[in-house]
Amino acid sequence: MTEDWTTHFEGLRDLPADEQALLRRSAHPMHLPAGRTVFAPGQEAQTFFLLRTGTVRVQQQTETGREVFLYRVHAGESCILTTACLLSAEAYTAEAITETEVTAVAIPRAGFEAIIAGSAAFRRLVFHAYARRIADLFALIDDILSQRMDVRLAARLLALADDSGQVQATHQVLAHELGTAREVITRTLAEFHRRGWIAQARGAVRLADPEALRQLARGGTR
Amino acid sequence: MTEDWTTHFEGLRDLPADEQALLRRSAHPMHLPAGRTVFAPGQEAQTFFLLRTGTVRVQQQTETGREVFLYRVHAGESCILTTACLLSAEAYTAEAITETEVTAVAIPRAGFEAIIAGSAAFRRLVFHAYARRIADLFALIDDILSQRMDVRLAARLLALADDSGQVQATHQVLAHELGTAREVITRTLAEFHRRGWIAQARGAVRLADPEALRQLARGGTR
DNA sequence: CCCGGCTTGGTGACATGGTCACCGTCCGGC
DNA sequence: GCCGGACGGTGACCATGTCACCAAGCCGGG
Repeated sequence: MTEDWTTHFEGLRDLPADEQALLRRSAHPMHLPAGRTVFAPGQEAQTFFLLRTGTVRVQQQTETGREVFLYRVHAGESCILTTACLLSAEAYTAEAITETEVTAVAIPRAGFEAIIAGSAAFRRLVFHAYARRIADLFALIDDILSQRMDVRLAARLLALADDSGQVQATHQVLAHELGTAREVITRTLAEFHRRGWIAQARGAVRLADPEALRQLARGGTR
Repeated sequence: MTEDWTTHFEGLRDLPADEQALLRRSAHPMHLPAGRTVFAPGQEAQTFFLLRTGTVRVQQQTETGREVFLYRVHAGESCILTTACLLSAEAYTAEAITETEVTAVAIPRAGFEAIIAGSAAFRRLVFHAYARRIADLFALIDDILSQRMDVRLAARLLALADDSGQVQATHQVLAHELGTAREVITRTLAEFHRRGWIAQARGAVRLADPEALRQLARGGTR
């Protein structure tokens, strides 16, 4: 249980021994099943997470009841919204849900504050993720405003595909990820199919010509 | 020059005296004319800013040459992108331009790191702004995806209007702020005019019926 | 004062995307 | 085998973005 997990995270490996020890004292391992709510709007952040395996989806509940997909936290990453809320003592404005089984390292608020205060290297690690995610959000806004839907869908299919070129997702899920409507996904996938780029099955898409999709995704300026 | 500017910022007033002193040692006042570039993509962040007067526009240059307006920094605020870049030692991905004459307090990197490390209250101050801005970005994405343009334009006109209900901005500028095309602004303003909500002049809009605009902006769900 | 060029705003035609309404099909549970 | 819900397909229509122009105001030079 108190194994040396710090070596699993790039950037933590290089910390001075005393800071690693500080981390290990505060942290404890965590395990969540798929589909579990990690945090919800209105809650106060109590714990900092570093994801070891699995993925977590972060989305915004709008006033109108819509859900807007914001980003996905992968293994090795932390959630910037948690960082922001922990450090500002504000409540969450979005919700996070585990997409798969998840293992993580949890650091309670007090320990997190202590490490942030004490370790310049840890600060850099956390805020490096922070800066990257903000750049991602900027890129997302840019994407939404200036890319055609077929380009965005092609890119997303490539990102979601497993090794064998399979994407396990319904049209509804893809629509949600891109912030659009199911009908638009259906139409666009139909067009991809007509061109022989994909094969469709219920709840899944097989990429028949990933190169063509890549080219669309790359060349895609409006 | 070394006046006690810390009392000008809410949240700094309540710092312990020694932390205020630390701040005053590191910081120095700054003055910029309108239209000056504060930072540009690719630059490394060297200085932290707290804005005292004026406004700064932050926008993203896309690969396609488009400019996407992201947010505006007002008096009393800091720029989260600067915070992120300072703490992560990464280069800026966006650019910032003064919209008006600007006075600010500048804290060089080393001093900023020291204060972040030493003062929990200062951390809270900085990251409070941080969390709020992230929530703003989330709200912006939500807005782009699910609000009609007339609703968004009404809200923006109200936000940009001065005390006498005047908005000094060309259609092009409004379009840029909302990430849309000038023609769309022209059409929407024409509709507002037809309804008697605004009066138009070259380079300016006068809000004739702010209440109607407010109602549209408030009631605005698609 | 007039000219010419630039900025600003107006407009129609068309492509894309979002919404709505409705249907058929598939799948799992009973 | 039946049924209800999830999934996918489709046409009509509206909102928005893009393109191609044009007209009117503004401004500086001559």
